Amino acid sequence: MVQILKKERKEKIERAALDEFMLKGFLNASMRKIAQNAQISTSNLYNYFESKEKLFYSITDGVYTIINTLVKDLTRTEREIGREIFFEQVSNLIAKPIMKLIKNHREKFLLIMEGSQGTKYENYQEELVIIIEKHFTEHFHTMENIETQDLADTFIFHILARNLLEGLLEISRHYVNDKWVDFNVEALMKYHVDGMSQFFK
Amino acid sequence: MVQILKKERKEKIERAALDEFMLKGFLNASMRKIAQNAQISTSNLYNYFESKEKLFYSITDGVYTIINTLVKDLTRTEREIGREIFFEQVSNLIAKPIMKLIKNHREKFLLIMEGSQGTKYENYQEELVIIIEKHFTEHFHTMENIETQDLADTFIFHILARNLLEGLLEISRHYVNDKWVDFNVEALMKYHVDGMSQFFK
Amino acid sequence: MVQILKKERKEKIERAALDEFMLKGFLNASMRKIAQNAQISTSNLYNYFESKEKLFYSITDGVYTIINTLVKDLTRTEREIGREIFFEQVSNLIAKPIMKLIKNHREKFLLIMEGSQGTKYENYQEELVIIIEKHFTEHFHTMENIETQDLADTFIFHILARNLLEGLLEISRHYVNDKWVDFNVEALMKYHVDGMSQFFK
Amino acid sequence: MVQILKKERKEKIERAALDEFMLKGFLNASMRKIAQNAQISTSNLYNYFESKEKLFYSITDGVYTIINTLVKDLTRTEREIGREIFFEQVSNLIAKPIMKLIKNHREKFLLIMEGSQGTKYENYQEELVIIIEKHFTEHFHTMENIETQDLADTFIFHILARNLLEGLLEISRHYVNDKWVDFNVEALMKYHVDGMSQFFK
DNA sequence: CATGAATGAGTCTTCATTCAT
DNA sequence: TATGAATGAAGACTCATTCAT
Repeated sequence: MVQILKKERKEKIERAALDEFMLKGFLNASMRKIAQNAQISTSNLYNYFESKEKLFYSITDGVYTIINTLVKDLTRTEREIGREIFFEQVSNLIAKPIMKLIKNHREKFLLIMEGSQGTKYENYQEELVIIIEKHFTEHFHTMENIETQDLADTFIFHILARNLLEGLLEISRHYVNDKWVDFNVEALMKYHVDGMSQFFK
Repeated sequence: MVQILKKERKEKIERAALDEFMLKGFLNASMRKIAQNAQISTSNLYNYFESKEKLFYSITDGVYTIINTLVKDLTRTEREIGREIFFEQVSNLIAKPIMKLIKNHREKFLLIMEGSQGTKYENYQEELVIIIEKHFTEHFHTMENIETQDLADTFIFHILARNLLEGLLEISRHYVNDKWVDFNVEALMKYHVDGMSQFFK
Repeated sequence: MVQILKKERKEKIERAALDEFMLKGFLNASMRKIAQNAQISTSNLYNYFESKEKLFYSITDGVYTIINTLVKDLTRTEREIGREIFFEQVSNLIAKPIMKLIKNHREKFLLIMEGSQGTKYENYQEELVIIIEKHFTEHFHTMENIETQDLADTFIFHILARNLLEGLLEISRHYVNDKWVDFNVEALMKYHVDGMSQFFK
Repeated sequence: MVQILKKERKEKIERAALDEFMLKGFLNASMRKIAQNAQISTSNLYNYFESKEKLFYSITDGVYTIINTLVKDLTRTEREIGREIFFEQVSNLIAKPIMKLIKNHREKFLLIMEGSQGTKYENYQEELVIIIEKHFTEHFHTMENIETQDLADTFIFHILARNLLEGLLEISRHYVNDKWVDFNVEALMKYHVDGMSQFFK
């Protein structure tokens, strides 16, 4: 009974914190306001979370792990699938986990990506872009295409990587419903996959 | 003592302010730190700029006007050029002014787009995205293509509009040299122009 | 350590605040000095009262309500009593509540009247003067006396209204003891009642 | 030429200062705003007046002297005129100089009386009240009237003294024209002279 | 005479955090 | 577990005044 109450309260705090963090970002979020919205005293808040940072990580770490795992899975997947089947399998093997992430965790995904200034995640967006970029360039390095080899050193892949991520964030920001997410993630990925395929005559 | 000329000192302040604003954003920028970095007392700072807001606008207003003019010019240009020649003229009429903006004012451009929360520019990025999106959809509405008509109402154009802008921001963020800017802006615009042309069989 | 009870400390703050407000007026009162005089840190002061204004109103609102009620009661009373008995009943029905106000709340009465510049009470003194003036002129309008009718439009009633209020403030300022208050309020009111009766030959 | 310019500028400063002091009082008046309203730099203001206090006294000292002289004259006058002719001569010997003061110097008179907190005049209003009170009581001490002797120790004379002064201030505050001043000062003084005469059966 | 530059002390207020109860 | 009390540091900004030019 008491245990359950505690758990509920903790969740209430986390809900209030998520709202505040998303509204103001980590740096401008106020512990006082979080406590108020969770209907507890500010000092009691510190019985549940020992600092603003810990509270932030308590909220975001789970989704951070999910994203991280997803990225690693994609990397592994990509290595396993050969070049020929790439375009066909993209949808199933890559797009689906991303859709799932957005459908289930879009708020925290956005928070990590956009509201984490002042935390250890503040550069994570850029890191992800670089990882994605690496996928692009590595993939093109496997091609025997001169033009592609040149392109591989080009900043355009960095931009496209950011575009892909930014597109996913934009979908998360304007979430309508699950079906809408599926449609737009697919459209976005198809756009970039097709777009990049033009680099091969 | 050593009376530093007013103009030099004012520029020193603006330099320190630009650095601080870019690092922390308008809201989290500290007048105290700006003063410290400009090596003057906080109260003296207020002899040069009467408030944090005025200081911010003093730095950004010029570039804001440039961007605004550029956007209006592009809109007018687009109306004047016919559909057929559109793709060919994109480079000269649209890409060039953008390159110039980035080459000359990338820092302030980024500041207006990314660090302006709390100022009158805080929604400007979104406004620009919507303007660009409108260009895309209007353009496609002039086509007699059923598939396109359907797409015109789709969120994908919103994403692509944001991608275009975000790509320009990314180029600004990672500025290498002027030639590099020219190359990448052109590549980015070509990518999206070609990419969208696929929507017409 | 020695944990002083909340109520005692709050009262200590209010005492310090009342002193400071009376000495300097709302506008020039310093939260820092109030905190110092209450022997707490300035920031702790804000745990008890969320702003200078709130602190001021916490001190004055009660007495403001008392004054307001008193004024309304007097207005009602005056309408009920007829003209002939007016002068005789003044003492009991009007003077007594005023004496009570001064005996119990002279400091806050003075603060509202004299030290409230910058608060919502800053015009209250003038409002009261006008209310009193209206009582005077209305009363004289009920008389069938030509000379009086002329006087009713005269500024002298405004002065006398202010004099009455100012007399009460002076009694409050120089408070000696309760009996002294009774004596002087009565003398003051008698003086003005008799004085004004001379306007009727 | 230069001399004339200087004089004009000094007068312009004093005009701006009077406005600011009357609006905000000495303590809250801003040297910066005075300089702005006088259209000179703040630092140049200090070439004309070496401090806020000196500026205040430069404006008020003249009128302070006038008031002081007036009070001394009245005291002398009162001693010279006998008891019997007192009431008749009040108008000519006492009221007239007061009217003149209000007609010529009402603003500075009000400033000294009401806006001088923080200066050496901050208690002058109370001092004047006490002087006037003394006149009243001394006058009544010359009477051979038992009841009066008792009254002489009473606070009512203090109140009436303040009422008289406050009435003059109220006339100054609401100044309409010179004739209006004459009428109301006379009415006010008559009211109190008559009123006090009632203390002698 | 005129002024821009400079400053230290002050204004109210918010902050994340700690601690005794 | 819960909370009122406490604080030092920091936030933007204003102030009267001084000084070099």
